[in-house]
Amino acid sequence: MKKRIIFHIDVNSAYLSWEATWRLQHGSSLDLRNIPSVVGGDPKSRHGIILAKSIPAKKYEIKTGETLYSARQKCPDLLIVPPNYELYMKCSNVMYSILKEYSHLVQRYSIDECFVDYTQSEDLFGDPLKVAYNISNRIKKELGFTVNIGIANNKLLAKMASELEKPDKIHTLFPNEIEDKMWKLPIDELFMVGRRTLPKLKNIGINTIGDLAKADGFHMKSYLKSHGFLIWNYANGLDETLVREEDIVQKGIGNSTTMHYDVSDRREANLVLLSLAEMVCMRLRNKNALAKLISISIKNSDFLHYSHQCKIQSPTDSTNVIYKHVKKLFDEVWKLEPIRHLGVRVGELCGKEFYQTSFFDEDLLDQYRKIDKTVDSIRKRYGRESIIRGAFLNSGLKPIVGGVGEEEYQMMSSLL
DNA sequence: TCTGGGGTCCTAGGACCC
DNA sequence: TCTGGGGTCCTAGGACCC
Repeated sequence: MKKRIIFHIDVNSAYLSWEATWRLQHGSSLDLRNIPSVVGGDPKSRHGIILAKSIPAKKYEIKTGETLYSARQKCPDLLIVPPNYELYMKCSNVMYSILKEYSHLVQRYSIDECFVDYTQSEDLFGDPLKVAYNISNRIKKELGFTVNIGIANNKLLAKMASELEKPDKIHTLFPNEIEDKMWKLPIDELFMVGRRTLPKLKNIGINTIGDLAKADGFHMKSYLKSHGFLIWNYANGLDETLVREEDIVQKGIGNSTTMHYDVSDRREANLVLLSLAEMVCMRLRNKNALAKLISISIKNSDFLHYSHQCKIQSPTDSTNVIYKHVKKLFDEVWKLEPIRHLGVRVGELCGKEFYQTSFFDEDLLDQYRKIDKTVDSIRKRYGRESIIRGAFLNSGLKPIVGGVGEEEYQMMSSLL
């Protein structure tokens, strides 16, 4: 069988590069990429973390996910710009459309990462390395930002290759290069080795990817269960997963929010849950799907996190029905403490062909369906907040919270 | 005025059934 | 008076990714 050729394309400091590019194209003379700068949220509304950093900012040991407060301690002159997700979605889309010219098999792994299966395209476009340079140059010239491209025989190695040296680089990671290029890397640079697994591996003397590769696979499996076996395979460059196109079924839809202040009042918490449920249900209906599982999550002011879920008899997409369950779930677990963060999620999605009537209240459900449909179409035409629930008037709360932009494409559909 | 949001997958323990 | 074990479903929580 023919060896597969897989590309992994990764935008360098994505949010920051896109922000920099946009600003340059709109008359700014300052390139954010050349100074210590970050894209970050607003601490006033308690969203103050780093979402992306420039390479000069990285030199101050500023890390993605850390607080702006701590970043400013490290670098007082740090330039902070707010995120603009709509712009990022657009940038992601144009890059995707360029990649689609080179293969029909392109998988969007996240907003700034794609896998391309180049195997069938080789006869048409030729040498993978040359084509990768061609893609990289086109993105730079036509779109204004740089990418890293990894080339290998499977997705895992392509992804590892694209992480090797940044920015604006192309690397291969073929089987004969694994030892040289990958095994000497520290173990936490391996995909799927995170902060909890790192100490467990260090405990048994595994410090590099090579150490793990040479360890015993069965031992790893008994030590860390299926995850141990997975990362042992990864360390050895083994991965058979396929580059998948867009039609992957999504498993769940959720939205959550950190409130500007801690909420201790049940009525207020209910309103926030309603605004989240509104968004989740709109997305659900937009997908033409029904949900069987409903869950809520709470993070209190001590950052303690807990959740509660229930399964319902007949799958639904009704905002009213889902919100009723959400309220009940909340009352069942809330410990009357101040709440920092609330989330609503639905899962066990199915298509409408599986819809079963529930005997009770069929008339009421039908009414709900008509209302949802009308509200959705008004919002689609006149904007999200053109029609809102009366309860939000003068509440000081946003009537709809969350969302993932216009196009809902699948991301992170599985491990790889 | 320090700590986001959106996902997927796995596991442990309890309930329940035969 | 002894106290099985396999299977499935459900739930909560945790690990990982970007």
